[in-house]
Order: sequence, then structure tokens, then C-alpha cells
Amino acid sequence: MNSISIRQTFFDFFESKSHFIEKSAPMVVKNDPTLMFTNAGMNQFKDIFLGNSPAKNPRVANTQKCLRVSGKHNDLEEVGHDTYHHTMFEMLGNWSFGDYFKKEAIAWAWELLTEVYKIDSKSLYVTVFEGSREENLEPDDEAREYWKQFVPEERILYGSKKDNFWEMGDTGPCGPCSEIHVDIRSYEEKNKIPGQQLVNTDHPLVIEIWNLVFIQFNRLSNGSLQPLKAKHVDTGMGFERLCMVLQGKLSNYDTDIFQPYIRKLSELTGKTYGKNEEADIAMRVISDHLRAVSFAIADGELPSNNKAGYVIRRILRRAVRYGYTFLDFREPFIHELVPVMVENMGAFFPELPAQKELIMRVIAEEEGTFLKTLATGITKFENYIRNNPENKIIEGSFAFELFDTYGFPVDLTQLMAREKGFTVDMQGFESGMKQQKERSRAAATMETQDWIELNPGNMETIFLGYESLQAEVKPLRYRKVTSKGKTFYQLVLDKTPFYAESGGQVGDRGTLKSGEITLRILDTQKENNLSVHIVDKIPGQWPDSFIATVDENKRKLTENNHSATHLMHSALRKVLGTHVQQKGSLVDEKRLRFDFSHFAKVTPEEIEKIEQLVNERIRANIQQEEHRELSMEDAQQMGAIALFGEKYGEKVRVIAFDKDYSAELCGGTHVHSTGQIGLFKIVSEGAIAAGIRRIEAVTGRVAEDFVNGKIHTLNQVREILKNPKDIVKALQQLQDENETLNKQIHQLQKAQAGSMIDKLKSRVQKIGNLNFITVKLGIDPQMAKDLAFEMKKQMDNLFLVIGHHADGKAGITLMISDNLVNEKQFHAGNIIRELASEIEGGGGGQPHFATAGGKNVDGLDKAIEKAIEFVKK
RNA sequence: GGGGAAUUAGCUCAGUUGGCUAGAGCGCUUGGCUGGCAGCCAAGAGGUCAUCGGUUCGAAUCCGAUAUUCUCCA
Repeated sequence: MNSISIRQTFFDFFESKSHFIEKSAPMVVKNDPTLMFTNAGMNQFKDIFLGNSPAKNPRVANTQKCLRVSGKHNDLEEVGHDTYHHTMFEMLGNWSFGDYFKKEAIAWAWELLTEVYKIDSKSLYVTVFEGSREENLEPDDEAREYWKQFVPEERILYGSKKDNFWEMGDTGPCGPCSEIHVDIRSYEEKNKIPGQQLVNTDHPLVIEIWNLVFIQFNRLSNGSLQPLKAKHVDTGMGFERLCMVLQGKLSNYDTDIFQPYIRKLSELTGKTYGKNEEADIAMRVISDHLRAVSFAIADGELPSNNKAGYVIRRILRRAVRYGYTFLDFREPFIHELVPVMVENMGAFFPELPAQKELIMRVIAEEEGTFLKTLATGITKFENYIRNNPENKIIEGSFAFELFDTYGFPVDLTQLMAREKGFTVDMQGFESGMKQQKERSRAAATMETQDWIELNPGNMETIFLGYESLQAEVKPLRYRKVTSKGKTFYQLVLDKTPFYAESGGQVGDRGTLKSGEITLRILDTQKENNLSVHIVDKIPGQWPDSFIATVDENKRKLTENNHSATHLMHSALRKVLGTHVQQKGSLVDEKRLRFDFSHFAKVTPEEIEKIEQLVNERIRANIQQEEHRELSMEDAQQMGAIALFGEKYGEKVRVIAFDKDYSAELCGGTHVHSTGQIGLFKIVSEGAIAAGIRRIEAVTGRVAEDFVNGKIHTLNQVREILKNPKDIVKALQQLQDENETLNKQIHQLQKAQAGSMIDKLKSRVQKIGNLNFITVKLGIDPQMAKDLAFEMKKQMDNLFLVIGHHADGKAGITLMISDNLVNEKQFHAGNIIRELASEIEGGGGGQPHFATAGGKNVDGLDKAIEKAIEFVKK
């Protein structure tokens, strides 16, 4: 059975058990401060488990693209070294939200594995939770009883809290789980050691295949467990592992999911998979990471230098490094595997073929820059070796510096060190690493307390903000959050006119009032589907309700920019082409920022065209059309633009301004008619990554100010130039004139210096073989310096002392010919320090040239006398 | 969010503890030579040493801030 039909069979099976087949949520998580990437199938249903949203379907099944590279689940460094760790993988799952529980979940799992997929039931083992005294929990005998109907008791094992009690995080929904393990060893091996002994021992051929989680508790922040009213089932089965088992392979990488990449890599390198362990690891690493990175880019997360984007960059770089070290790649190569991936997964994940070119470009660009970084690291390393040839040990601090500052992986440093007969002080490296981690942790502590219930209410806050900016609202619950010594409160209301930040539009600000009490809402944020109002203080006594008022000015200005973003998005697609896709958007009261895929600089002519189109639509004063509660199909029928990497519900909202011109799926707030926007003006255009451009623009009053500012500057220039007819020509002339004048000055100075040189030459005193000159001039230090160097060129055996003064400051410049320095051991720097005391200053320099400066101009004569005395001695 | 670093000619980069009035290679311009694949020789142009401020007799070099980029940690 190939992987495509294995996936389909899973869906068909659960559909037959009345499950709704949900789409995979994007791999990149938005609106959840605790999570950067989807790392488990349950992420997209988190709100249902937390009781923030009602379940739309009580039974759901899906495959979810997951990424485990940060936080609690971090498998990155394992990938490639064994046959079953992955960064990106698919998680198949079935879900019950307060519907069926242990009995059905267990029966169906068994049925699917043994009767549909036909796995030999004798090689399957199951585990159940053994209970925990510290938590005061009994063993999960309920699950055990159900299993006994299918599985002989000797293959039902008890598991510890670590393996068989699943928790989402430090707090939140949790419960016992029951795992199904499969033993795919050979007959002989099985006879030698019974599978029971190898369950949960990290044996690569006795592996967990499916985890059935029975969510029945809520973990509070004080650590105690609270039973849930509605119990849920959350299961997860690793798709890649399942394919391995069903295809009779011993490694995930031998399945038809990964083999195409490995074949392509063999072709590119001429190396055969399975011949050399290191090359094999590299090929596994690359085929795994390619998938992770490609999906991330397709979901709109580009490699960058911080946050989620940085995680993506690191994954890609790990792949490049393995290719560099073990497959001898010196040129970008990973991007060449993208077409293979599109061919293999494109049918089920349409975001891949749709963005193939972008993915390839971005990866190729990243590969190129990292290969460059490696080259700088190598130079740095070689310099170190050259400067420290004898100790044969690379200090930990240097290895850490290479790693920390130049991104040079430490295992590569070790490898190169070995080639030069050096070793790396790993202890020193680790201690640097430890310090770094401690610093970061200390800086990022955030403490969130439990919710405190004020009033019972609905699960999801009702948003009133599309129609009204003021409403009477009831506080439902709040909690205290402390972050870096600052304390604030998150407040949930039954309904709200406040827009919570999402879709690029910033959250609303405003006030909550009740009698004497006024709470300022500093921001409104979204945590998954929950609208959270941020307040800096809470009242001693909570009133039953507040009058909530949104800061209207800020909201209106923001709406201008948001609607203008839609108009511009359409204009971009008209002017540049339909390959333009939104890759990021930020809309606040000051400006709009829009990132989109496009492969060339947007020319000034195109910018002008875009502005024209948008302003035309503004002047047409088009009425906003809002369609709420549309099905996805109807929305697409309308031609509404949807974004990749955005999670949409069953019902979507479409905002259109003349639906043939602009229609977009959007939850944001907008102007009633485009005329309100006033003026639209693009302020900047530039690249932010390979294939991605960013435009910033302003609207309304801000746009007027921007244009007026430009005009004002121009007027000022005009005025300075005395109102010429052609301002550009006038400036050009001015510049030319400036150039000729500068040349003239230069020549004059030369001439002047010439006459001064003559003057100096005429003052030569022969003292021994010395050509001794002293002079006092009203020139600045720079000129004195020029003069001194010119004299040095023209006269041998020179000992020149120039006392100079300008702007009330005194200075001495001393020049001695090189031969005198050598013969008589003169040191101008030392001599001048003596002289400088006379002008109440300090100085210094090299043996042949030195300068000094001071406050006392009257002391110059004395300083010169001192010089004469010195020379005469 | 926290740390470390980088920014010098059109490009790639040197510039050692502050001081020989900012250098190299490639590219560019001009002239000369040359029947040859990166031709050779000579001369020349090109730099507010990222920006702003400070310390100093003197700053590309030291200190601070800003911007941009790289990099590690969370």
C-alpha cells in the first residue's frame, strides 16, 4: 500500500464511523503566545479542550502537518542519526469532543490496525496508565478492561506517568493515555527477546505507533487536577511510522515518503544510499529538513533572523551543513529537491504546487548565504590555527565564539580541528553555552496565574465591533500576568466592541467604565479564539457590567489603512500579475505594511500605476460589501482571495469593495465606503527576502502630511536656490560650480603651501648636520600637518617645529627626518610632550612625527625656545 | 525578549597596542604595446571608513546611541 492510499484509508475508516474529516491546520501558529509551530494534532482543537470555543463537530478525524523543533518537543538534533525521528511529520488522529470515550476509541483503533491495515495482532502491544500516588490517581483499569476484549493480558502493559499520562503544558487539559506499540523485528529476534521487554525502551523496531489520550482532567497552576465535565478523546498516530510498518520497512526513510529525495540525492552526488553511514545520515537529514522548510515557507513563514523564521533558517542550515560536510556539496543544492516534493505531496497539499517557484527561490537564496557564512567561519578558524600553532587545543571560548557569533556549528569545528591535529575544549564550549542559556531564560520569564471566574457566561466572546464602538459588557473572568517585573491583567468579556489583533490589524484601545471605576484597555489580543483585553489594573470590587468604549480615532485611522491594503492587494495583482500573494501584513493607525511574493523590484512606474489604481477606487467611493457566514465554496465562487497559511473556519467572512475589483476573506474592520480613505500614498518599496517585497504606505491625513512634507522640502530648496525656473538644472549647476571651486581652492592652497615652504626653507639653521627650522604660523593643525609632510619630502636631515594657532587654540607640530631618528635616537613623540607643557596641553606621536595641542597661545614662543635649547644640546 | 558580532572604493576584503596625512585584488577611464583564450605595460579616477554624539594633541581604530545585516539562546 503506498502512502497516499494509507492516508486515504484512514479518512475513509473514520468517515464510516461518522467523523468529520477536518483539513490540516497551517504548520505555523498565529495567535498563540505559547506556541510557534503546530507540534501535535490537537493544537487546532485547543480552544475546544480549554472550553473557549464550542465544538462544531463532536467527532473529527484528520491528518495534521506538525513540526517539532522547539520547546518541550525538540527532536531536531536527533533527526537523521536514527531511522524514525523527524522535524516535520504528519499526525493522523481521531477526536471526540464530549462524545464517545475509551470504549469506542480502543475498539476502533484495534479494528483499523488489525482488520483494515491487517497488521498481525500478535506483534501489537498496548500500554495503560499504572496510576500515580503523588497525583492520587488510580490505575486506568477502565481502559485495561476494554483492551482485554481484544488483546491477551500478557501484551497489556502498565506504563508510568512519564509515558502514559499526557499533558498539554504546565497547565490545561490532560489525562491518562493508552499507547499501541508494534514489534517489527524478525522472527528470530522476537524469539530471543520477547517484545514486552522492549516496549518504551527506544528500540528502533519496537515502536509506539498510536497514542490514545483520554482527556478527563484540567491541571491548575497550583499543580492540582480538576475533573472535567466533558471528557474528550485525542489520538495521534505518526503517519510516517505507520507507512513504515505497512510497507514492511525497517526505517521511515525506506518508505515511499522519503525514498524519492534519497534517490534524487544519490543522483546528484553519485553516492549510493546504504554504503556509508555518514552519507546516509546526511541524506536522511536533508530529506527530512527539506519537507519541514518547504511546508513552512508555503505556510508563509520565511527564513529570517528571529522567532519562528529563525527556527526555519536553522533547520535549513542544518541540512546545508550535512550536505557540505558529508556529501561534499559546495553549491546550493537543496532547492533542487523541491520539484520532487511537489510531485509527491502536491496532490494532497495544494499549497506546495501553488508556491513551488517561491519555495525554490527562497531555499536557494538561503543556501547561498549560509555557504558564505561557512566560508567566513573557515577563514576565522584558519587564522586562529595560524596564530596558535603550538598549543594543539582550540579553546572552548573560541569554539563558542565561532558558534555563537559566526553560526559555525561546533561539530564542524571539531571535524576541522581533527584534520589539523587539534582538539576542541568541549567543556569550555559547553560552559559558554550554559551561560548563554541562563541569560536568555532569566530574560524571558513570564508568569501566568489561573483564571478567576467573575460571572458564568458564554464560551466565545461575541464581537460587536463591526457595528458599534460602544456597548454594555459583562466581565467573565480575568487573570494576572507577570513578565519582567511588569504586571498586567487579561480580561475576558461576554461581548465586546474591541477588535483583537489578528489578520495584521492591531488591537483596539479604549476604556471600560462603571460609576467611579474606569479601566483603560491598553490592547486587545487574540489567544487562539479567545479575545483578551489587556488592562494595567483591576478594581477592588467588580461591577456587574461596564460601558465599553473603543478609541474611535485610532480605530478609524486603522480601518482606513486596512481597507487601503485590500485595494492595494488587488492593484498589485492587476499591475504585477496574479503571482502576487500576501506574505504578511501589518495595519495600524499610522501606516500599512504589506509583504508579498514578487521576483523583481517594483519600478517607479509600477508604483505610480498602483497608486493611481488605488486612488481611483477611493474616489469612486465604493460601498463596503460584507458577507458573513459564507461557506468556503461560495466565497471562492465570488472570487475572494484566501491566504495560504491562514486557518479558516467552516463559515468565512468576505469583505468586498466592488466584488469584481477587490474581494478578500477577512475578519478585520473596514471603512463603510472607500472615500473615507482620502489619499493613498506608497512611502517605500524594498526586498525583505528572496522573492518577497515589502511596501509601506500611508492614507488620509498621514498621506497628506507626507506629501506636504515633500512639497515643503522642495519649497525650501527652491527658496535657498533663489527660486530658479528649473530647480534640477540649478542644483546641477551648483554642484558643478562647487567642484570647480574646490579644485581652485586646492590649487591655491598648494600655491600657498609652496610660498610657506619657501618661507620655511629660508629659515633653515644649520646645527651640526641638522636642517633646523622653527616657525610660528596662524594656521590650523591639518594644514600644519600637510606642510610638515611636504617639507619632509623636500628636505633631508630635517628637524621642523611649527608652532601654530587658530580659533584661540595653540598647537605644535614636529617633524624629524627618518635618518635622524635612526642616527640620533630622536623621538618626536617624547620631545613634543616636553614642549606641550608650555602651551598647557598634551601631545604625542611617533618617532618621526608628533603633534600637540593646548590652550595657551602665548606659550608658543617659549615652546619654540625650548625646542632650540633641546637641539643645541 | 536576551547575548555576541559586522558595516572601509562599483565588487571581494586588508588595515596588529589610537599616530608612516586610508590600502590590495577585481572592475572602470585614458594612453601605449600585442594576431591567442581573464592579453601585457603605464598613468588615472573613485572613499563624509554606516549615521550621530563623546573621549583625545590626534579616531577607520576607544566609548555611547541609532540604523541595517549576520549569528546564538529563549
